[in-house]
Amino acid sequence: MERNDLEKIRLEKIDVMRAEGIDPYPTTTYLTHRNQEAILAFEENEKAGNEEQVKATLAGRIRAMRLMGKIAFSHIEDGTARIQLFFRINEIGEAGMQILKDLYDLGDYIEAQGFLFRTRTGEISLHVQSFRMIAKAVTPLPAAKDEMVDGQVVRHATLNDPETRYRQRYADLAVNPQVREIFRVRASTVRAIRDFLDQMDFLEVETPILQPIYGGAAARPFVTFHNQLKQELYLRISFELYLKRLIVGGFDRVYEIGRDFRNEGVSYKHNPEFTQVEFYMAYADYQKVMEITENMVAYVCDQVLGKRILEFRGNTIDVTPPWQRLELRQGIINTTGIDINAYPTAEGLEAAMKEKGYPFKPGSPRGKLVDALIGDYLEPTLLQPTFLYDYPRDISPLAKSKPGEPSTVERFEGFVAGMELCNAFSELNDPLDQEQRFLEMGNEYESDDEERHPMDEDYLRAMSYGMPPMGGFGMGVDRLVMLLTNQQTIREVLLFPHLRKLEE
RNA sequence: GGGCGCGUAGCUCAAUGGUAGAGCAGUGGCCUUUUAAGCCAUUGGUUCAGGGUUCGAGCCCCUGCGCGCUCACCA
Repeated sequence: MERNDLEKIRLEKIDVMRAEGIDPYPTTTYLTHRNQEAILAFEENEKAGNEEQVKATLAGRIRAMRLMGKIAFSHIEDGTARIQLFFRINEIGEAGMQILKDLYDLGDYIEAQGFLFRTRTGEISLHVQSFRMIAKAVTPLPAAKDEMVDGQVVRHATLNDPETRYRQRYADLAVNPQVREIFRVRASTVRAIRDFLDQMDFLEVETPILQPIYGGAAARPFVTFHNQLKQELYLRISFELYLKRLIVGGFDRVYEIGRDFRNEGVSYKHNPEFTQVEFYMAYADYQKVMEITENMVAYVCDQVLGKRILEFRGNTIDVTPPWQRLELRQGIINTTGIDINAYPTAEGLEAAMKEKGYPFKPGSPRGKLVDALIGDYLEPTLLQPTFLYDYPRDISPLAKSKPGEPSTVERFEGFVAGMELCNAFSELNDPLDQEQRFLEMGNEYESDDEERHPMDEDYLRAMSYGMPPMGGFGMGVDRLVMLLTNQQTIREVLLFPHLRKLEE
């Protein structure tokens, strides 16, 4: 591969090392402590008043180097902490000092053996007695100078260009500790969701990602092909239909945390693949699921942040239950003045929207028009956690109708900070009604072939065996992590967000 | 897919159409013992790519590529 001048200098250093019999990439590291452990061990020893020094062999990446003639200071960093190394010619010798000067660069991994002490400025450091290269870096990290001021890392320039940060996430993570922190929060979030559901006796399961029939949402799928079976397969757009089959099978409470794939546009809140948690709970309805939802999000905040107040886009958001409950119809009346119940047909609603000057796509099904009113006018106003409930039947083919209101279903969506976070309903368990819904959806979206909800005969068969009443729930984990970390785009909470391929 | 903006040294950024610069990083030197964002010197460029206008283009025009914002799309 092509190397720039900085890299060529380092490659020459590798040649020198090999010529001198030094392996720049040895296999074994003999560290006795991770950096954080060493710092704690020193502090404990100091507190106990022991005369005896704490000996340690540490390892990490060189993030700063200050050569001062006969002494030198360096900061190294491992996954736990940054610690200072102190080199003195008395211990490492003139040859050692020369090697340090000639062969070591920022970004290299070093192993250093010595004893812990405090410098005159009070910083816990390792007084190095011997050291060696454990991995030479050829490419310099994309960061300029670092220093410690009052225990804080101060960086004078760092990798900032979003394209480079996403394409070379490894470099981004290596130089931007706040980016690493986002993904620690992400891991804690997933763990907290799992803990919460496990504590409620939900069973975690895994269902197919490659599916012969996709379903459970209205989205365009990715299509792939199994060569040996000579069969088209779809990457799942939701877990829903498989998880509900498991309820039929006798697992009363199931959940899955995994990846969904939707072949649609990208935006600050959409990525072609995203992480979803779905759960299904027999003998529960959507009211019960609302309670579980608000408790779950509050639990996650407690576990991950230790508080229930979030800052997001300058808004202060309190996720403490109970969340506001707002009937969808009323919410739309409040923000647009249109009572959707007064317009049972698409044509009627379209006329009403036209009269009020709201934009719409002519010829849309009624549900799409309602969706447009929600997305454009209602959703942005829902800053504090809000459950919007009771949706039109025709955009909810898997949800159960409200008793006595055939055109409305028991469905809610949770909104936080003006962003849709989750979607849930009392699940439709009447196989005859379900078959009818599939047929209606087929007709409704006939013009829009790719987004049509395909008939799933096997799912209907499962339901025909008898499906208990249940509540179901789905939440975008990426969006929750955005909220918890105050990130404005989904790309910041994805380790490797999708970018267009570069021409080579 | 549309609109707007951006793309200059390893990183962060400058540069009226008139010799492409700075800071940091790098390289060389100074520095005899607890800090340094140190001091002195110095290297480094296909200005995203390809065309065009012009005596002369990083800058103006066209095309392409990539990224960002935004609209569309999006349960």
